[in-house]
Amino acid sequence: MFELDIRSRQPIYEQLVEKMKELIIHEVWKPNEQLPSVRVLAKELTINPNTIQKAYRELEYQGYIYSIPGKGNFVAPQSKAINHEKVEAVKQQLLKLLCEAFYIGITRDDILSLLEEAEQSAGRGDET
Amino acid sequence: MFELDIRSRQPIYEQLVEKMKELIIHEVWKPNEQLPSVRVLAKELTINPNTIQKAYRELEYQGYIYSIPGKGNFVAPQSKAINHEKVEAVKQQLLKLLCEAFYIGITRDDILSLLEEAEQSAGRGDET
DNA sequence: CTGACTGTAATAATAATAGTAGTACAGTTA
DNA sequence: TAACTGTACTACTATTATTATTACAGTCAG
Repeated sequence: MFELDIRSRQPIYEQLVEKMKELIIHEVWKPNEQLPSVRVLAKELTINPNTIQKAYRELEYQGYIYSIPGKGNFVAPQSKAINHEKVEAVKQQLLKLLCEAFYIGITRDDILSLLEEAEQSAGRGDET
Repeated sequence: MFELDIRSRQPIYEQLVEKMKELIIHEVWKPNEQLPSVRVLAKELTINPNTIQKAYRELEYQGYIYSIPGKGNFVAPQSKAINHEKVEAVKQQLLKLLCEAFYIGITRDDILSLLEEAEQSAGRGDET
């Protein structure tokens, strides 16, 4: 399920956060679904449980999951991920990246295509 | 000119790369303009010349500047920054970010506004 | 040519961070 | 009770970022 690049200069826990975020955004992992336990996933990926936990804490901080001690970690309903600061941060990131895109010659039409693609693949269920 | 956050977990040289890239993209630094020398900038920012050099090497690798040993570092003409791999990489980043944007409730119209803003500010000397 | 710039390279030492290993404690559930 | 779950903490190692220092070579104005 996860292909981690140990040799990458990007820390393992950051790679985990990115890939899990994708699974959540694309609703491969549905709201309130239970995530693999830190110990099970650590064993499966042959990495340390602490590293998984670090990724889970980061995902919780960003509003993508919530945890119930003793029970497990669960995908947060989308509403939890929506917070004004985060929205502004993503907008700013987006603006930067769009400027860069124009600079290196990506056209407005290219971007509109990507927009279509994103709109179709992103979780579109507007449930709770 | 640069406000560096030493306390940030983001390495100084990465912060430099980001900020300089912005200056180049927004044509505050024009093509073929000479960048500050590694020693002068290091003294100005009270950091080590090696750290500046690392940032310059990264910018050169990404095609945003070129260097002439003995003379200095210079802003690359835009054509140098355009390389197929980079274009694809930025497109992929953009797609990911757009998906995330939709997920957290940013609307299509919001994004179209950002697109306008980017189109106007990229390469026209506007500030961020 | 000299002197004062420029970039580049390399080494060594330090500081900060990522990752592992192990242990312990508490809540949940069958 | 037993076997899960999350969380917290300490200690150790490996990696990386950053600094400090030195050295060498190209450029250019005097």
